[in-house]
Amino acid sequence: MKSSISQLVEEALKSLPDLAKSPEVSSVTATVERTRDARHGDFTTNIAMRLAKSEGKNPRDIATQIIEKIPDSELVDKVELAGPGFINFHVSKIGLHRELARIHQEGKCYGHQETRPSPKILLEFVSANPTGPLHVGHGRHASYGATLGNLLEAAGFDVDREYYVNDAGRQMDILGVSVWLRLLEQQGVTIGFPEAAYKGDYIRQIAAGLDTSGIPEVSAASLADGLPADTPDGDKEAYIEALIAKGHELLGIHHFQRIRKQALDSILSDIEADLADFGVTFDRWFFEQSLTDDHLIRDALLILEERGMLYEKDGATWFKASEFGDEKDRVVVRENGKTTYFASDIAYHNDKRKRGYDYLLDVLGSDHHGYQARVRAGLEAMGYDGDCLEVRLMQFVSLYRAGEKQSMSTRSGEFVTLRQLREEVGNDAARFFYVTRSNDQHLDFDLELAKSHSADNPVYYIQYAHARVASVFRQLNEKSLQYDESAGLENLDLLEEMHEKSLMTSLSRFPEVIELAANNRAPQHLVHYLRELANEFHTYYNAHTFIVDNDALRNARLALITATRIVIASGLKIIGVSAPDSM
RNA sequence: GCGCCCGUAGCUCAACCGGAUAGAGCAUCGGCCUUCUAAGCCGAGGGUUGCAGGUUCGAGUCCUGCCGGGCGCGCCA
Repeated sequence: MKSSISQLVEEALKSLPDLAKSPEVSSVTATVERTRDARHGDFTTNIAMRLAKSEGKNPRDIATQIIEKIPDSELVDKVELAGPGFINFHVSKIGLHRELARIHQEGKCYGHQETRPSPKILLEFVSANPTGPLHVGHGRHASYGATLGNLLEAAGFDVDREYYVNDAGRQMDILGVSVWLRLLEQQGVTIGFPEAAYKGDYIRQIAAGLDTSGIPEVSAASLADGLPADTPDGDKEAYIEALIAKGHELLGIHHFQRIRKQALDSILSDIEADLADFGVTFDRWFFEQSLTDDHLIRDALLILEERGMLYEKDGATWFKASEFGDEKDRVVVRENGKTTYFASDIAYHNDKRKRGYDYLLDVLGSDHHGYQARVRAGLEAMGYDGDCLEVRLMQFVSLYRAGEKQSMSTRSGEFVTLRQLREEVGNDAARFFYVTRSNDQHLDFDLELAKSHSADNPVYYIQYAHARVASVFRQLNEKSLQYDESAGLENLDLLEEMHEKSLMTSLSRFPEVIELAANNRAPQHLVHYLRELANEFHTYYNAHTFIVDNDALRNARLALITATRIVIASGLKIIGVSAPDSM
């Protein structure tokens, strides 16, 4: 509907050659907005005020000129000049009725645009390190990423979802050691458990379920031999390094790797199941280790080398990131010959492009904010347009229990898992709550509050509107009445109540909300819209009876609430929340 | 010290390239069940948008400087 209004403005401008050449005219669509106040009509444009600046003319005069040239349309009742130079449009009943008919016709596809072939988007999110179960912070990434993916698809983008598994590097060794030491404990061999190791209970469970066939037994004496002390103020990193070396020495690389691998597999399958239960799925799980195995890091570094983007200093290999806007150059190969995590990042993003994705959208924790400049520099140095990378930073979730902030450290083991949260507040409430806030806002999650107030959670308010529509149709059945959709759509003229008009107006906004939320990567727009829509419905429900004796009016009203049900179900689906028929 | 993000009602938060009188929920107060689910509706109070300047027809939104909070600033991942 908005695009129809934009078209009217564009046509008017075409017949005003003096104005049409202004650069402002190229973005007419962007100037057409919904009004905030119903007295200003339904749509408004500030194009005249924008033109006034470049043309040096009075905005009201320009607006008058434009209004005269706006073609007649049955979608619009009147066009008027208002305030300093706004052009306001009042949508006609015909316009609203057509939109309502479209909702019935298109059903769950209403508001969804047809998929365009390009750009192909790769959306990466969660990508939590596989060193423990997901916690409540990851839940936010999961909800936001999944909803964003749905929004982008609804807006017509071709999008794939990917999880990057950090299965390489030192943290995997620490994980392996943690499991190994718990295994030894279970065999009666105890040693001071390292400060720097993973302490969660899940480590014990993995150790208990380990396939230990062929793994050498180790005595406490051989384990303790030559180990540095792990005092609170001592070097806990040195202690765990020594234990990793011990693991390699006493078990042999092969068996140590086997423990590591089993721990990784166990944690990863837990993460995958947890996310799937949460309604969050991925098209691909990409393993960091495969970058090495498939020589992708080597290839990426070769490209950089050929382009003269690398140099040697202090025994390491550096990438000239500062030539591409990063604050300093970055090491890609360490003095010890190992590539850095950043080298993996470059290779990974290069691979994303090589796999055919034009646009790379990463959802990352806010502690990764330096990452964008670095990876962008890497992409540019390899010859890509840096604008193909977009990073959305997710602010932290602070968890409160009984008013006290909880630790969220995976290593300490004192964290609340996403699974616990889901069990306490339910998937629907969790999915919904997580995307109610903008991604750049900190989120305080009070568990007690979420539990005790779960009945007041706005998600139920919206679901209730959906259930109420279903309930009305059950009542209709009990009264042995039939709903005649085509009769309803033919009699929309009978919907003359103020509540009916504003409900129709809200419904017609749905496609615009999807587009807005997708373009701004802002699921909260959809959340707020659905709340407003539910409010319109509940108000209407209280003010008027739908099952009336007059057949024509009854069918028209049922057609209206059916459309409401369709839009609510469709919106909730995007957020990943169920739309129940009864509550 | 440098960089990024945030600061809006008692609390938690919205506010679409800058737009008309800054909006919701919770909490507080007052009404509405003999009628399709009261998990609902209607109404009231509540604001110098952290502070001070600037840009312009117009600033919560953009710029500058302060104040307060978060997160970064590794040859860790």
